[in-house]
Amino acid sequence: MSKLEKRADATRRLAAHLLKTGLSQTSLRQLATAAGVSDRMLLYYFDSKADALASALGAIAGELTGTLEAAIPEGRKLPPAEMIKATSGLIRAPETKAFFYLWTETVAAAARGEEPYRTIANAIAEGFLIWIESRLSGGDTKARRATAAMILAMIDGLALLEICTDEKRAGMAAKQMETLEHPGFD
Amino acid sequence: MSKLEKRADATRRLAAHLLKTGLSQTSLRQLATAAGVSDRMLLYYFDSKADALASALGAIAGELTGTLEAAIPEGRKLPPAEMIKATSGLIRAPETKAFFYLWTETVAAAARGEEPYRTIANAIAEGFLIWIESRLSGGDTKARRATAAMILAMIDGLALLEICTDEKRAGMAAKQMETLEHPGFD
DNA sequence: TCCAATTTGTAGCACTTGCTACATTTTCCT
DNA sequence: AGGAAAATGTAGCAAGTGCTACAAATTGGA
Repeated sequence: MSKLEKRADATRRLAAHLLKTGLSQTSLRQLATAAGVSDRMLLYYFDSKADALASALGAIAGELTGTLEAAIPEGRKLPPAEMIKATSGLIRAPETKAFFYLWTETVAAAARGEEPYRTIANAIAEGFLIWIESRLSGGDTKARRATAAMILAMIDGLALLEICTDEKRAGMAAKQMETLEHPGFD
Repeated sequence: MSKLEKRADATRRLAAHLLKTGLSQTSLRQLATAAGVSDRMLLYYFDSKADALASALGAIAGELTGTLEAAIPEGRKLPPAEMIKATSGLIRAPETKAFFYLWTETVAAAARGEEPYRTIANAIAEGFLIWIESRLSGGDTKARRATAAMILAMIDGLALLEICTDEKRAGMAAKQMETLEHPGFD
């Protein structure tokens, strides 16, 4: 295996580690153990700890993009209410729940100004917004853009609510969101 | 000054420090400097670093409660749309913006499972939910409860969106939220 | 005034952090 | 086979972490 292949391999293992444990165990030595190499070698494959984390989070973001694409293909357009239902459902789906939990932690870390989280969070958010906006039906361009931002905020908010209260309360909030009506989107 | 008074004084200084710098500079020595005492004395006034942080965050939460009470007194009832407008406005108001930013960081830290943030975040969220619910007009008890959870999620989501994109985008989302219609709340 | 309790400073411990210097082994090309 | 380059292990550094042992100073009550 070349250095690049080992880097890719380590990235995959790190991604799995992050999805399983979140961002609470991300010291260099912990990451190295998760990747199955020595800390010395981890810094041989990656420029720094931040580089390793960015690589792993990037890989996860890429995989998520694929999952989202499969869930709602580009061609399919949904009105806002259904989009809220679909996306808030993703938070609770077993196969994507870990993604969203990690995503929330990443934004959380970004809130504290830590790199590389800030950069990564920004990139993923932009990707999300484009994904939502391109699948919204009805309304004009401006309304879709604003609605996409609104829906992303709702999703993130649901994840946060689940963290600081409980799953049931977040479920109530999600259900209530589905009852909302969106004037301007016939 | 007695030990208790000094503890109270340190709490006030710590609260100011947290509001100004967020949660990124919370090592024992940094907190001690902010409180104007030695780290040795900080641990004399408080049982531990976590105790000091909990005390400061608690004080801030208490102050926020007062501010919210002043903004919308208990007697005044608002329909959901206006409540969303009022609360999302609080995020952008200069005198409460720092509160909400710190609040988001606290939930963020709670997301990583760190104490005392988890406990504090839960307490503040419950307080928030009660505050919103008790000021909602229309609908039945169950709908108000669900709507309060929804609105808290929206507010948190807006704060996160502002962190990982920009202020303008969050503003768009907030404005869009105000256009929503809430069936069941005549 | 004297003694005990409270308060405070000095110094440091044991540990974790990200990262690196250095030496050695392995690989690969000619 | 030989030599350069790549790969890897060993060991450790300097800084920072929360916290504490110990002794000195200060205070307040009798």
